[in-house]
Amino acid sequence: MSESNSMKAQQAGEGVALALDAFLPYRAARLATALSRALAAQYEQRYDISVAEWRVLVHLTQQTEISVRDIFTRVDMDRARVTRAVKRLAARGYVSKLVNQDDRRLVKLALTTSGTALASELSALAAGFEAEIMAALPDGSRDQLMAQFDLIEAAIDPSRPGSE
Amino acid sequence: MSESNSMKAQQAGEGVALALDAFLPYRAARLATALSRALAAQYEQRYDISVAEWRVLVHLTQQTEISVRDIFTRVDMDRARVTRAVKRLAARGYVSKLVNQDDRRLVKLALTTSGTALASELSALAAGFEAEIMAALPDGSRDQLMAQFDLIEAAIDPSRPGSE
DNA sequence: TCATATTCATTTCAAATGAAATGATTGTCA
DNA sequence: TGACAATCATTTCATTTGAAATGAATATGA
Repeated sequence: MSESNSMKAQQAGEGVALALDAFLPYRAARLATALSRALAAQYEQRYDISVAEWRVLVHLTQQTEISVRDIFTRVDMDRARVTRAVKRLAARGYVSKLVNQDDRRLVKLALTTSGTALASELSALAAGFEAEIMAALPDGSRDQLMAQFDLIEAAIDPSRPGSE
Repeated sequence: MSESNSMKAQQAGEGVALALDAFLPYRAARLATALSRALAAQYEQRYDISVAEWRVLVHLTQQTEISVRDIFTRVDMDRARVTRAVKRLAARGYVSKLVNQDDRRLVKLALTTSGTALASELSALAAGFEAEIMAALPDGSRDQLMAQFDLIEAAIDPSRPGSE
């Protein structure tokens, strides 16, 4: 506001100065933290649930009788983080943890009754949050975004795609 | 692969089971970490530069004679993280750090000669990385994405927009 | 069958993170 | 002018993070 931005490209040897605001990895990171923070603000203190715990909970809504590995391979967290989230959820009675008798290295996770109730509340909250945001975008933006995200992820790691 | 996914929505009290793969905050987070990891893989070990340092470096390419505050308000990092990144960059001779004589609470940051050179290399690398990814998307996707990101960020925090 | 490799979940440990405290400087206003 | 509030960069401290180590169980193959 004070100084006019008269000087701009005084540096930058031979390379073009990269515009951070238009740089995809940076913008994606900024968007992700903004979304995560705003959403977490709606449940973190109210339910005392972390982002990692939230993900585990929601994932168990979709698939149950599942192992720690099943979760962290799909949900973009490392083993340790999932283990910790599950541990805390189990301690609070939201998740049950049994040994899989077919393969006793594996753990068999499932939502308890109260876990199911909590997951429902959180899902509704999350859906509402997302709907509110998407309302600010043109129709069809959501599918468009998802399609673009898919393409980008595929371009980054060609092995991953929808490979299951 | 083993079990057919016959059961699906056995849980989820009254709420609809939230599809994590189509949930914007989750997808944004996944996209961001994938991009960040892939890009960092190209420079982290080669130049021994962290993501935070990279951001500071690139930001100084655009604006110089700038304070720590100027950076962290624009670059989505907290004060401490910027301070640490700057400290390390200064120790390695990439950034100069002077006291602003007009207001001695402020610091005056600038790229050194070697910092400018490094920033140029990194910018070129980053631009190449991004170009490679965008090549997998339809023409115009980039602007479309940026526009959508802007709208989403504005919807989250109406105070922020391009307010400067 | 037995030895070795692999696959799990968990724990350990060092590094990164961020909220709050600190100390230094400047702004405000009585 | 002087007291108090506000702002800045840095540091402190408790927590979070993730890579690697660990221990337990299963798979492999000689």
